[in-house]
Amino acid sequence: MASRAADIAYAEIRGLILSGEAPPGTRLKEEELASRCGVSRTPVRDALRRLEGELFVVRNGASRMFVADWQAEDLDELFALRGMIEAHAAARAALRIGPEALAELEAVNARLGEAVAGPTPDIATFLEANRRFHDLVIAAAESPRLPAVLALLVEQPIVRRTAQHYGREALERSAAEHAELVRALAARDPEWARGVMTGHIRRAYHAFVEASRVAPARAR
Amino acid sequence: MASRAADIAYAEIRGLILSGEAPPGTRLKEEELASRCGVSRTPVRDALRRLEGELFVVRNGASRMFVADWQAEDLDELFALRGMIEAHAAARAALRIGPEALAELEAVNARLGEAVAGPTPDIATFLEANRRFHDLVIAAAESPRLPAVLALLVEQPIVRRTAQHYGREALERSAAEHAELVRALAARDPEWARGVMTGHIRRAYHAFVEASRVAPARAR
DNA sequence: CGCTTCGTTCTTGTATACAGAGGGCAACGT
DNA sequence: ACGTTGCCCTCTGTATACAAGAACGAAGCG
Repeated sequence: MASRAADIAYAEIRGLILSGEAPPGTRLKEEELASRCGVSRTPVRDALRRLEGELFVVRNGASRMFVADWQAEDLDELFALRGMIEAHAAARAALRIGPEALAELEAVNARLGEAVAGPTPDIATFLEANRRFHDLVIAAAESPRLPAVLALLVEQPIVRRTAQHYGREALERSAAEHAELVRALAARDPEWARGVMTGHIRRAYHAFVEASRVAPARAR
Repeated sequence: MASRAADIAYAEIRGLILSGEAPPGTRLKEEELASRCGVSRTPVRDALRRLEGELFVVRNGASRMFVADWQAEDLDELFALRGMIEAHAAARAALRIGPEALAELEAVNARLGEAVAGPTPDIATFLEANRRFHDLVIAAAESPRLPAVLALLVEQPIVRRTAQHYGREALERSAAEHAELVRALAARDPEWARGVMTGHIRRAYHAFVEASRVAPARAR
């Protein structure tokens, strides 16, 4: 752990943004956040710098901080970049992954499969297992830049909204795609892995577009 | 300008790293840097957070900061990622660039061409114009994530070492490739632009490998 | 002679105090 | 009535003081 108070502040502010409690455009005042987290302004500033680097917050010319408006962004572009990078990671992982990592991937995906198997899918468990699965693939790619790059590209609110609009068959298909990716990795076939991941992200994109169409983003 | 002292510290420390004065693995002590920059520890900490986000510095488990060792990284991977993203940016720019941006690209590349035309190429001007050229392409792509993503991927020391090992014909070829990219953008042909940029980065990769072979990285 | 353990010291994390800059509001002039 | 200008106030940037944690060294024990 890097520190104590700074991490508390980071987690707290990040939570505020991801939970939607601080919607895009919200003004973030250091003192306010400091008192909310029960720490001083110094660790809050630290946290804001990190969040700024991750594009969770943006600063007005006069260095005033606001919650970034990711909804205004070009989602097609965001998914295209993410698909490209994650597909690359999958291809790279196919050439480097070891048996223990493969076993963990299978275990995580089994958990994911159980979460979506019942009559009422457990979305929270799905999201957690999904995140873990993708993180494991990234780790297996063994490229120190990849985690940092993807951190800029994967917006958890988008993943969440996408998953919440998945029907059970879509959730199961997601699990099946993960399973196929595991097979591709086990076969050490980079192009197979790349193809599966590309389709996986692309499907998520269309699911998100569908979700946005049904429930327009923050209708005004 | 975001601030005064924090930017001074950021530029100073970044300069230390990029100039090679602080080689990879160098321990970075806050107080030391503070006195060196003539500022307090607070803006130095700010600068270090930013540099950490950009992977210029890494922290030991106990949060001690060191200059990141980019030489130890998989350069093939670094160039592959950069090529993929910049090619994507070029393709996207082809669909969005306006006449004034095109004109500026031509002007910058003309400056670059002049810098490498003489009997003794002006590497400094080449590097500056090259950087500006690529930045303009990124800006023309109009994707808010791209600059941040590429900041993680483009290591100036690598660009510098690559350019310094370019012969004059290679420098001129670089200018020619830029010119072809401008043509592709003017034609609004994304795949042409993508192809040119892919080859451009790929050639830079091989030039860097060649440079590393001739002058092994910091021979011990 | 080597390993472990304790203490000192150096460095970073945190809090607070102060100053400067920018924005908002009001009042005045046109 | 609207624009402009000036003042005030809030917020951020910076500096400094203090505390806590970790690494290094020394000394004692096996």
